Amino acid sequence: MTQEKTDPRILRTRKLIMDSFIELSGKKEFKDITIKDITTEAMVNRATFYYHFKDKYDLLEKVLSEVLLINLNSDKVEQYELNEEVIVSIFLAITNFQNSLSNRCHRGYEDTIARIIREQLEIIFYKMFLKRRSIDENQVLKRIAVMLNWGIYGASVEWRRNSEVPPEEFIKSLIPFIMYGNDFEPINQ
Amino acid sequence: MTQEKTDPRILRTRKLIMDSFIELSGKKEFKDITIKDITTEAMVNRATFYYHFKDKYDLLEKVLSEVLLINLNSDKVEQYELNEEVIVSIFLAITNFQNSLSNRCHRGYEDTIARIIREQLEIIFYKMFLKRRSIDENQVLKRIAVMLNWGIYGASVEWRRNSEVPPEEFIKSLIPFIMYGNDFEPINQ
DNA sequence: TCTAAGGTGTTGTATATACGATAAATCTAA
DNA sequence: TTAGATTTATCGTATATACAACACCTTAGA
Repeated sequence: MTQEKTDPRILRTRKLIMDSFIELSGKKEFKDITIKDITTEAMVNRATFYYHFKDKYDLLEKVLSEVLLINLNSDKVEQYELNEEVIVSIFLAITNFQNSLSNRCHRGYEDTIARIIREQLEIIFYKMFLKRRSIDENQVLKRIAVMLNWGIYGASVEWRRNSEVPPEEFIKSLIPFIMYGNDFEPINQ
Repeated sequence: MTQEKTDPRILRTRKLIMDSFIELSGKKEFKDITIKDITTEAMVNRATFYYHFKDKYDLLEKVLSEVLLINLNSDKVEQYELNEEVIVSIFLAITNFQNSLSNRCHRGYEDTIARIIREQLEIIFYKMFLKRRSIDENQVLKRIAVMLNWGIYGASVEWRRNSEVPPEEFIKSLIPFIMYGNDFEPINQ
């Protein structure tokens, strides 16, 4: 849409910093990573870090958002309606994302991560709703998006707690409710 | 020695440009690579290229010098005397270097490449001579370094022309002459 | 308790890079 | 040959980054 192209130096530097952070996260606990560690790895001055990010937590948020968006393949998602296929792929993206994070020692920041995931989901759902619905329903659409993101995220928590079933199957069993509410017909297969 | 530390931005940008050039050299002929190609790949502005390099040929020279120096493991070489082991490793570096280049489609620039290799060898040999000899012999040492670099390079050309023997064996057969001149004793083994 | 060491966030200034404009050179097709 | 299109190389100006210095905070150890 309004694409005010940003200075390539900014894109390059942000990528350097974010990639370095992801790299370091694989080796150290989050709390043990210093700004100096990150900027050294990124071959960037320490002061430059603060030009782009408020602090370490700000960086964490942005990295998570970005990684999640990439997992969700956002370009394509924006074109889609909220149908069964899309819901499944979103659910898979979340579970994959959390699996990859759990290997990266972000222990102690689950709450932050959860919040960020839900925020992203809310944005995505809201955009999708706007595709099919009138802008007049704005307020209601927002609320539904909120409810849905909490619901989907909760489903992923439940799946992780008790994952005897592959995530595809897990989410598919919930789709009738998501699509048609309480008044659904049971699906066969 | 005098290490006037250079701006990290310069190091970073040069590396980006050089790496991109090497990358592109694997896909295209040298003559078909434009400055725009290089800078686009390097995510750097075209004008920035001219801040660091006079033109494409200047870049070629510097890339070749650098790659060769890395192949030669220059830090270590500088500490060494010019003994059999070092001569062998230098010869292997040259042949490896040329093999890697021939896969990279630098056809038509063999002469340039040859000249650069010889220049680098001359510098290395001269430094080594200075380790053992008096500075008074300066002029003579330079001449010997020149002769030696042409000789070694010529040997590598000969080896490539007729490589029925592994390069180690090839160069080892020449070492007696290099070390002791025409008046050498034949080596056994 | 004090002290030293190391991390955080901020600021002012110097410098490297981005960008658009330009003219000249080189190439291609008509 | 001419005309149009690329590519090259250079310039001035705006901006992002490097760097050193700073105050503040935490932590460890004497």
